[in-house]
Amino acid sequence: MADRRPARTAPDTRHVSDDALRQLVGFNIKRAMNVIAGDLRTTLTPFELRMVTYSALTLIGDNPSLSQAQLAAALSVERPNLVNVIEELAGRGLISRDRVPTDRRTNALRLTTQGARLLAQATEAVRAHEAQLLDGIDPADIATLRAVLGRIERNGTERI
Amino acid sequence: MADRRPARTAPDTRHVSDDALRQLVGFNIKRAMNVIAGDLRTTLTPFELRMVTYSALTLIGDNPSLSQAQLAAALSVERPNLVNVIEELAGRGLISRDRVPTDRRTNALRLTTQGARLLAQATEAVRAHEAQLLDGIDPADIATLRAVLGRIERNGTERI
DNA sequence: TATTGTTATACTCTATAACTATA
DNA sequence: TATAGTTATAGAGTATAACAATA
Repeated sequence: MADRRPARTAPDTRHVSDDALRQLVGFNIKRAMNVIAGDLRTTLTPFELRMVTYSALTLIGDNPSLSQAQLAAALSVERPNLVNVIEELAGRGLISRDRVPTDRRTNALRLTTQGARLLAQATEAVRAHEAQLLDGIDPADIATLRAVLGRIERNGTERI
Repeated sequence: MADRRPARTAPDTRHVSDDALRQLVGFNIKRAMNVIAGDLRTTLTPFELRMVTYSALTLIGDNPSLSQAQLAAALSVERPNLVNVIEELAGRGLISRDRVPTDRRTNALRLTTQGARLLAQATEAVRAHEAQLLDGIDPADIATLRAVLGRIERNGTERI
């Protein structure tokens, strides 16, 4: 009779319970966020944008002549972390960065025509990506999701 | 009449609109996650735990003799990133890490008595922290939140 | 030939201190 | 004295390649 040896070792597929972690709403939010961030990265790659550069473009588009300090506050990031982001977007010709005559410390950030066009294209892709993630979910439940997330944000004690 | 010069420059408090970003569910989830992560960090600091060490302890407690590879999969992190986490928890005497006789490649991870006690204390604090974040929210809406987050997670295409 | 745990490495994100120029 | 933008730096978190031991 022939040898019957396991030619290889199967990966350990025994079921692992994460029920205790799943009881925590924060854990479920983190897992959903991981999935969203991964998908969004893929969605933005063709535009050579990251989450932070896309968010910055959106805020600059909505608030022309925004300063970097204002943008940092709106994005909840520290000012130094924004310098390279701004440098990247300006270097690609997507935003202009003009010194303000009345306060020569500050930069007025604005979308260029090219930046506005790229933002419009990226936004269309992001909206489509969101629609896919939310596919099959009752719009009323999505409204509830928004309301609950907003309430959690306000209930938090950390300055973010 | 006295000089009236602005002694200092007030920070730029002009209102910045983030309405466009707020339309994206992903952005709202990210903001809520930032608040939760910040609060959770504060909650876990007295126990000298981080989110990943707390999650690891919880999973080990629920799945005694878990291997590092299984734990990494359950936490959605790569195996190399778990080595220092395990080293930290074992070094503090919170978990044991025993070679398995039937497969001497793998480690069987278990909570020590001390680890189980710390986990119980930390879990109590985390639950209280969650209750504060969810204060005033209709339990039915929280159930909807869980359901929608789970659906988003399953709708995602990225391997997480 | 494949898996476990590990080492080394690198890249991103984020936070703080301190500098300059401006106010 | 304080703010805007910047530089330098450090710490997390995360990802890949490759190794020795083991299956």
